Amino acid sequence: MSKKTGNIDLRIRRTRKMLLDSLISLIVEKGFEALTVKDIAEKAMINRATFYNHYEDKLDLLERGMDEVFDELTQLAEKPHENGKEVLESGPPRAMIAALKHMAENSNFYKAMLGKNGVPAFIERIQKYNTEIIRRRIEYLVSQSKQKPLVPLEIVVNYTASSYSGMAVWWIQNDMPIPAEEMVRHYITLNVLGLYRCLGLTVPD
Amino acid sequence: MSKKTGNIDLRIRRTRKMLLDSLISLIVEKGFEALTVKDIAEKAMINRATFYNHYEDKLDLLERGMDEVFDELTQLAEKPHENGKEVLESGPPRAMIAALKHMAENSNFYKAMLGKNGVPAFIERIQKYNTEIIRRRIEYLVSQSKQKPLVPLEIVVNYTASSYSGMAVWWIQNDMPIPAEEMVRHYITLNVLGLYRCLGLTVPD
Amino acid sequence: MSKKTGNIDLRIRRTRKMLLDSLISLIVEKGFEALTVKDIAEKAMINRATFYNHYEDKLDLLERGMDEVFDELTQLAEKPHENGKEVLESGPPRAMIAALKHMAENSNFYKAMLGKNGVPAFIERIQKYNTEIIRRRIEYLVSQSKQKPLVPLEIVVNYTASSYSGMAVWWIQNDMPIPAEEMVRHYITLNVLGLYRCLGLTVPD
Amino acid sequence: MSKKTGNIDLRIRRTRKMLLDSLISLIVEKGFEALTVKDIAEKAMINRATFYNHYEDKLDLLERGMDEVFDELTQLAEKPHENGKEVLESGPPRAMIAALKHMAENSNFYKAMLGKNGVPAFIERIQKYNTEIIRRRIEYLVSQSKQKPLVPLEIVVNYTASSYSGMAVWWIQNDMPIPAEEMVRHYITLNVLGLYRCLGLTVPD
DNA sequence: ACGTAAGCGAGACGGTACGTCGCGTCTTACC
DNA sequence: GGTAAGACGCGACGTACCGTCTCGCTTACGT
Repeated sequence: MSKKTGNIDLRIRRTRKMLLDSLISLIVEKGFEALTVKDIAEKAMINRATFYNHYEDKLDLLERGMDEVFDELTQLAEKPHENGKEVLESGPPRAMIAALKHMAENSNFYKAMLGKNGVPAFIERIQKYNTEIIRRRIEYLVSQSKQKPLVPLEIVVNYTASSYSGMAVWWIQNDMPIPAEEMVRHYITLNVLGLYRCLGLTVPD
Repeated sequence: MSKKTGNIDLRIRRTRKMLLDSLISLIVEKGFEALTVKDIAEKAMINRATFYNHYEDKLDLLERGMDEVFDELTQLAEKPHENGKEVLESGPPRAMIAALKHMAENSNFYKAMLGKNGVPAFIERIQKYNTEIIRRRIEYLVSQSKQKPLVPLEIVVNYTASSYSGMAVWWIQNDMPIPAEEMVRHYITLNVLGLYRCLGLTVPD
Repeated sequence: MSKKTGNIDLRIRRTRKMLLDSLISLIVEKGFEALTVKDIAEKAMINRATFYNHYEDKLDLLERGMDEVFDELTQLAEKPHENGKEVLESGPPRAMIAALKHMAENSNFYKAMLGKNGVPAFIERIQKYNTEIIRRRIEYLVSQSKQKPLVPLEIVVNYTASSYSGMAVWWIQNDMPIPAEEMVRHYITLNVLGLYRCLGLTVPD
Repeated sequence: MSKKTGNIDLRIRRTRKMLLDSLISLIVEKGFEALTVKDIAEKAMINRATFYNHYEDKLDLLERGMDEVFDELTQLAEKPHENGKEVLESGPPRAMIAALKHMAENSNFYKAMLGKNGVPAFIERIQKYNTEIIRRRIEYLVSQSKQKPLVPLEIVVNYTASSYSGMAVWWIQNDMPIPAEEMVRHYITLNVLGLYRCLGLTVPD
């Protein structure tokens, strides 16, 4: 059952955990690029050579750490899977809130990864992930519509995904000034109504 | 007036130009982080020590190069500044198209800077720039409205800016599959009408 | 009597034998200094940790192996010990021949140990051994003489011993180009007659 | 004229000298094999990376140092080259004495290089050098003789060379207990008269 | 013969040195 | 004064061996 981690040597699990913790706290401290393997190993109180027994380099460690984060995220998003339709209709807001709360809990990490000293590979990955979620949502909405979309779907998807992740990034980097639920409500309002109506302007034809 | 470049030693100008050209073509080749000062100097056929006479490190060179790019961008955006009102009303589409075309002309460079091996500092900078343009536009729109916005302005600005830059990035990274003018039109459509109406759905209250 | 090996665990004896065989064949292959414990253990198909159950390091293994070789040599030299006088008079040639033949049988090993990639400790040890044999012989000869030696005994011993071992080394490293008996005869001729008479020159006073 | 060293960068010459001095004193302290490049560099107060700008590894440094020593030795041996015949007749004793004195002056170095922790490559090299000197001497002597040698020349050469170097090693390792001149006299006595006559024994036919 | 203490394989780990690479500084010589 | 050439100190890299240490498995020995 717990095949993944259960039968792995205790020492190995301990070593890897310490290295990952060390990496994250160092990313928060001074950014990923400025780090050295030596820093990570020292902070984790692990011999540098041992680091190389487990990971190729600091990027490898990061990616495996990211895998875990994404597994967590995915589980959050896919939890209420009992009823497909229900999920697609009311799911997104719930999944969005869950995702934002997950980010808030690890805000130091995300802040470090997404900012000026961040890791583009992580950014790209999270955007790709986000885009896929959104794409499925959009496709569902299209299937509900009788009209042909006014804008190519790919562009719609990209527009929606990037505005969402942009807002999430802003939210994290400004230390989550408003509750996650409110953020999502604002987002949906903007998304659904469009800019003009949100600003109280009449929409030109 | 000619203070900037006119009276600078010809050799210096030549050296700097060769270094910058070399940097850009190397970014395109293999990404900024993977570069070394040695690479840049060699490709520019400049002695490595001479590099350090002009720049602190490769990031310094990059930033000064970016300054030039942004100067160019700013000039594009601000060119038709004779008439403030006119600019704010019809300007954005024009400025957007100009900006996209500028990116298309340097698409290799932007592709390299924005992608998975890109430079977060550059991304942040371009987003900040973009956000400021958008902010001014939004503020103008708000001033035209009689109603209070339904969503905090800061969030509106961020939403609009990130969706725009997200689309621009997508456009560049997919090798500009449609004309710049069309891109901007799609963007405006989405922005003004909102997602639901673009998809042909009725907007829930 | 059977204390040495009889009551030692079979697995231990097997392990040690395989390690020693492995060491010797690797010395022949690439010289002692270039070896690693890992090499030895792998070739012996013994776990590296097990190596350390038996020996401190590769030098320790070597020395214990050398002990065996020297035991063998000593037995050869001391075999005809029934009659002291006879041994001292005619023994050396016989012992020398036996020693050379022993070296010839293990010529790969000796070649490796004595050459440019050899082990100085082994060289020193074999010379010390050799010197002792020669010393006893010289002392016997002196006791037979009525005159005082023209040269300090220590120097005579050293001269004789090093010329002997030098010739043995030469013989081994040139792949034993002539029979052992002939080698010894030449040696004795040179030793007894001196250089000049061997070359057919008159000896100056 | 002084092309070899004159026009080499002063810093380079200084660096190399310090490394070599450091190597020699460390060999004396703890033997060549036990040394590390780090040790050498630290003692020489040279950065380890700079070591690798000049030498491949510690063996490379040693060999280049040896080259210098051998150049010195060769100059000593070949100094009185005005008169060929005179050199060959009376030269050897003089050259031998010079060589021994040279060794005595660097006795720490030689002691370290020749002993139990010594460097076989150095030993072999010095023996090869020595053998060549002796070979020339023997060939000269043979040319003076009317008889055919009783022993193959190669063996004579080897016998003579190894007895000489053996004595030199003994002399150094016992801290030069007698003057160099006396050493050489004893050597020649043994060599010319042969063992038996030196011991006052009658020579069997 | 069989239970048990041992020897053993597997491999994680802390260390230390390796040889390499890139950095930023410096000096010297040239133009 | 700008540049080329390149030595140098510094520090991180990724690799290789070392010697130590658990942890189970298996196997030879002693009762």
